[in-house]
Amino acid sequence: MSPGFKTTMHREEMRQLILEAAKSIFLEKGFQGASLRSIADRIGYSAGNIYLYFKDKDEIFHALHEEGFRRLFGMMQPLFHVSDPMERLVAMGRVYMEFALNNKELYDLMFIMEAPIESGFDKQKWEMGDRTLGLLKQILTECSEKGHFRDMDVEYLSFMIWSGMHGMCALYCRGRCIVYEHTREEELLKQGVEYFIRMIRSL
Amino acid sequence: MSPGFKTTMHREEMRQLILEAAKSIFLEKGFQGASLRSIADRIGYSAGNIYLYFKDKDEIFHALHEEGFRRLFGMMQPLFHVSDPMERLVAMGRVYMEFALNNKELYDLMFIMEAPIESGFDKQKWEMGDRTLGLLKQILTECSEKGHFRDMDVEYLSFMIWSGMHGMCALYCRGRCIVYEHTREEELLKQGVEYFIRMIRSL
DNA sequence: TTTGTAAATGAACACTGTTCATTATTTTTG
DNA sequence: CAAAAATAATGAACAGTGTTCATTTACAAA
Repeated sequence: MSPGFKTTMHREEMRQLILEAAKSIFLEKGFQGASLRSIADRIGYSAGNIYLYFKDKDEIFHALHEEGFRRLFGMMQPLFHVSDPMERLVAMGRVYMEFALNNKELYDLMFIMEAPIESGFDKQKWEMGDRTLGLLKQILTECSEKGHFRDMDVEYLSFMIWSGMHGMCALYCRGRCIVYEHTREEELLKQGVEYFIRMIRSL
Repeated sequence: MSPGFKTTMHREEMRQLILEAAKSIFLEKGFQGASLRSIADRIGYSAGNIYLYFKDKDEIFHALHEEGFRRLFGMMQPLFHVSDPMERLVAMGRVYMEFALNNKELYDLMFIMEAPIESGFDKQKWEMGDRTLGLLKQILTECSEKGHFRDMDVEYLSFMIWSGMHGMCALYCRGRCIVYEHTREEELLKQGVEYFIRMIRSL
């Protein structure tokens, strides 16, 4: 076993260790509130040491970003067993909402947080995100072929539908559902997505 | 003129001065990126001095938050001249989108940024926000009375519609429209809102 | 002009992300 | 096994942050 390989193994383990600690602290304090020193403390290392495994805090962000999209895409697998495209679309919406509810901070990180995404949109890091969006577009194309969404462009339609789902999740993640004082957040989202589905069906 | 009064006048002027500087720097660097020292520098004062006029950075945030909602509600005034409730709803959607496009960072601050909103939802500061949401609900109630949106609860319906608009604005503000590489952001939003309106009309 | 008060300052504190020379620990080699 | 080379980890340092506070400045009233 070459020394290089052994070293690589250790590097990968260490990266994973850091990533797990980082995620758990992001969950508690958010991205900005999670200091590198607190992450390092949790795994019993010094802050400086992290920089041997990640270029900077943003690279940790991106790694979790990727993991989130892998998870989301993974949750979409059961959709391939739904034959009717419209039902598949509806199922996709529910899965999306479920993901956001069960992975609040991860969802936030993927779709809301501003990090160095603007600077240098790295195509490779969005692979899973692209594939998920591609899945939506493909479903919509199939829906079109079955006579739904007449005279609508799949590009714009997919954006509108994604936005509809994202809007609810985003208001939830950033605590703006609070303006509906007398309704529980979960109830709001549950009913919201049902109404949205009903609206799409009527289109 | 009592000394107390003169002082009060000065306080208000100073607060406004700080607020304007803060807003212009928030526009440039975002809320987190805008340091109090840079705000103070711009108006030729020391950082510590700001604390004589605002409790902390969050209070500046909240003041701008309020201003945003005043502006948004102000832009909604022409709606009162639209008699048909469904057309008023459509017009409201367009105004909302226009506000987000023309006041990107302010929109971000109002609906996306996480600041001490969670801690102690101050009812008074949301007055204009509440009134705007109230306006939406009222329009939807009138729509209901005219036979639209049958069997739908105004509470959930308003949330779904707001979310639909917000989703597009939020993806825009946080640079996630970039995944649509071959479509200009403005075109995406413009068409997106048209599709959304069409969907609501079909409901 | 002196006094009292409000306004503004700048140094300090504890924190942040990040860098780097130094030290400790492994691993490879003679 | 011991010496040498390579890697891993550290902790101090830097420039930055929001915030506090004793001190100084400016100005109105007596």
